Amino acid sequence: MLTKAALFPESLVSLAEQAKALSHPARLAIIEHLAARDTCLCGDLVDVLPLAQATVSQHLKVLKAAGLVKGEVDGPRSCYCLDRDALARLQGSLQSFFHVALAEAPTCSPDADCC
Amino acid sequence: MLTKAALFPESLVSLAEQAKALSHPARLAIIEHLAARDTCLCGDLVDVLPLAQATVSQHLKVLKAAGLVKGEVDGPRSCYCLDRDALARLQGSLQSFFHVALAEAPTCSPDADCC
DNA sequence: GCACTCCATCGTATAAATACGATATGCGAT
DNA sequence: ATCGCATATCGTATTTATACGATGGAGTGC
Repeated sequence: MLTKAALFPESLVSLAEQAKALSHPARLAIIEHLAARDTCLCGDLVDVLPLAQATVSQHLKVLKAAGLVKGEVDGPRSCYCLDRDALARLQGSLQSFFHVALAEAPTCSPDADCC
Repeated sequence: MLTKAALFPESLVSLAEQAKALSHPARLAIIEHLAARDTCLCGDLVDVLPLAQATVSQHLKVLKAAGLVKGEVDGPRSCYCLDRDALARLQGSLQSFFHVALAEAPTCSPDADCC
């Protein structure tokens, strides 16, 4: 992009990045599936998801880059599991973002002169 | 896209869509700024953000499409304000998503055979 | 060794997101 | 009616995301 995007505060940039990791149903599904097995599941994700193996692998890469998922190369197969700590941190960041956003004024009072 | 994306559960698709609305620093900044004024602010967002007017307008459109922001066309200028109800709902959805994801197993036990 | 499985990566095609200038529109003021 | 301001939208360029087939490498089992 031709952007001056570097001009946003770091906190927002990084929150936006993590939100982006959550912005695809396949990735949400992956997180849910990984969460469902207490033992970390491998690439049978491919069986569960309506996507080609290469595509699933790519989504996993995104999640790994976002730090939400950890992957270990156990022998012939790869093993992924949630980084629950990271997930919890993200939850916290979102939480405080929402907290700020929802803090004040009760939904643009009806008697306001605009909304 | 060439996608079979319609095959994901509706809940995930819609959560992903809303997450996407949060996946850009400019949009997060807009939300924060709207939240800061108790009375709803207009397009001085353009002054605050490092972006052209057209771009800001486009981001506002995205937020409006996601239902997070309401806009009223008050006279010559437009007026935007947060839809705090919608924001709260999104917060709830994310919350329960995280709740599920973080529910079980304590971070891949170290003695597991993979992670 | 060879065949097989599992998976990551490459190459590539297509679509969506992002950004901006230019233009159009709506409204108040003159 | 005309001008000017605040915005939305159009057209367009560029970047990024998404997806898949094909290829390659790492391990296992024969």
